[in-house]
Amino acid sequence: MSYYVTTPIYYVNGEPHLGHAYTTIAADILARHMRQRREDVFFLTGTDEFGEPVAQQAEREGVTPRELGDRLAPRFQEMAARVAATNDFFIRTTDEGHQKRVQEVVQRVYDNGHVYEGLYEGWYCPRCADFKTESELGPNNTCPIHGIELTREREQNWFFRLSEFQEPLERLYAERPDFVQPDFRRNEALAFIRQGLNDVSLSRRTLKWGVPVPWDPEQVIYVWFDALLNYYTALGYAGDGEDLTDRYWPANHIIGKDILKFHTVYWPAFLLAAGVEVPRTVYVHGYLLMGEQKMSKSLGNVLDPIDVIDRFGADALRFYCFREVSFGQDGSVSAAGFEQRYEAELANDWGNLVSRTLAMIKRYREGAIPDAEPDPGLLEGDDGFEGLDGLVREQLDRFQITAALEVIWSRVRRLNRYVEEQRPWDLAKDSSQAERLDTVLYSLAEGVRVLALLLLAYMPETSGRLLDALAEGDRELAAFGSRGGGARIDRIEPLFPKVEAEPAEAG
RNA sequence: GCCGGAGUAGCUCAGCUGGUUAGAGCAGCGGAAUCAUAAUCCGCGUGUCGGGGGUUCGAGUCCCUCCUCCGGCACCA
Repeated sequence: MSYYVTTPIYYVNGEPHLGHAYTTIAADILARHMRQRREDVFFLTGTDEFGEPVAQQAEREGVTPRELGDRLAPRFQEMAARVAATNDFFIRTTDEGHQKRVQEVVQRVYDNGHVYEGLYEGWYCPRCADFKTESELGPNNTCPIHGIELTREREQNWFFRLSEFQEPLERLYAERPDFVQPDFRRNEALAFIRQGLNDVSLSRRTLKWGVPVPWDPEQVIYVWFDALLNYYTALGYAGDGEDLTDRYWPANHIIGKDILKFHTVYWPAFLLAAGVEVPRTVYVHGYLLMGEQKMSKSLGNVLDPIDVIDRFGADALRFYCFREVSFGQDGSVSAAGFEQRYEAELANDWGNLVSRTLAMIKRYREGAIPDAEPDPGLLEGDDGFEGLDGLVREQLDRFQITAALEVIWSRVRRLNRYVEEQRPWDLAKDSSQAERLDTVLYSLAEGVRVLALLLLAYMPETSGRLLDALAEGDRELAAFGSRGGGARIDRIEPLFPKVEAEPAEAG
């Protein structure tokens, strides 16, 4: 099976921030997990570089739009690398290959009869050289940026017959209940479709910064249509000469709620018009909020991803984002919340469980995992290890990144409880209990191994280091008890060392 | 206004198609233990499950109504 996962492409009118990192990490967790399941994975991210806002931002900075993109696209690539994302390709919509294929697809939509020439009428600002939407208008139809009075203008544009797709889209949603997830987002999309769809303009005449309309090079394709197509175009040229489309299409799109309409209405309609298979799933996530209060260092509610990574590592950030906020919902994050979870869960629950497990194996068994049977007691109960990897798979099949992590974490707690219940230090004092101690130590090592494999998608660096220390060369998900004893344990530095609080800012 | 969602312990939230004394994590209080990054484990909650009404042998769980909050409602990347 192939598994194609995408992030939205990020718009290059500003620097990358936590929101971008969040979506990228989500997609990366899914990609890494599916690779562990031996799926044929392709993970795409990139930048969206055309359109009015980029042109405007470039003008403000006195550079060309191309130069702006050339400066910011690498910033997004760096960010992906910093959060340990394993994207297989990074698309820029200014890529030749992208533009060429966009034109091909748009031409096909045109040839299929879904495009016509029409009048776009709206409020136009001559300074912006752009139309303003009703919601953007200032008082008395003024430009929100320049404050000057707008004029009613008409522009001859190419239109996409979105209205023709209301019924096909409703059918799509009926036949594929999981096309858009979570459910409440699906309902929103469906409600939007049911209230009736108007045609949308497909091109812009006043703007030069875009992909030329193939049959009318005086106009450029409206940025949303070129941007959405990235998911499809990338497969055409990302593969070193090999066209990957048949291998990976259709995709699983991870998006933020702000771009729901484009991905759940325009995008599938446009693909239907082009005769291309629609996506497998569009998963809509929520926002990470920084609290109501104004961001302030002294309030401790700022969460700068780069700062967090510098101090605690990418793994900790990846963990925190999906532990603190249920993926799909909005939720608050903060530096204080981060530090609390880092210490309580990463350092104490998990890091220390690893420490105590390895230390006891070293102390009581000279660093060799005993060859023993897995303790059946650990299989039982709501937080038992029976069928654990299956539970995690099920959750991640449904994009439930937070729920899957909770499933894993309950087993981390379970192992800590197991240590207290079994009291290996007492068993070690009684030579008649040697066999029992073997069982306990083996079961602990095995539990830790299985958890590390499940956590590898979330926290690749520390989990990989731990698996190395356990002499586990395989990276596939494994069932509890599937590996025998005998392996020699390596020394390992604490996975999540305590980090002293950042010194208070002077003043 | 219309549509959708939410309102459960101090905080963040689980509670699927109605059924034993409503749960978890965190915070708080008390205790145990010492393998471990002084890390862990155990015990402790009289919660009007937003208000009111209804259906039912029985309702956070279904219906009605009211209140509060949030989201969506067309071309904003």
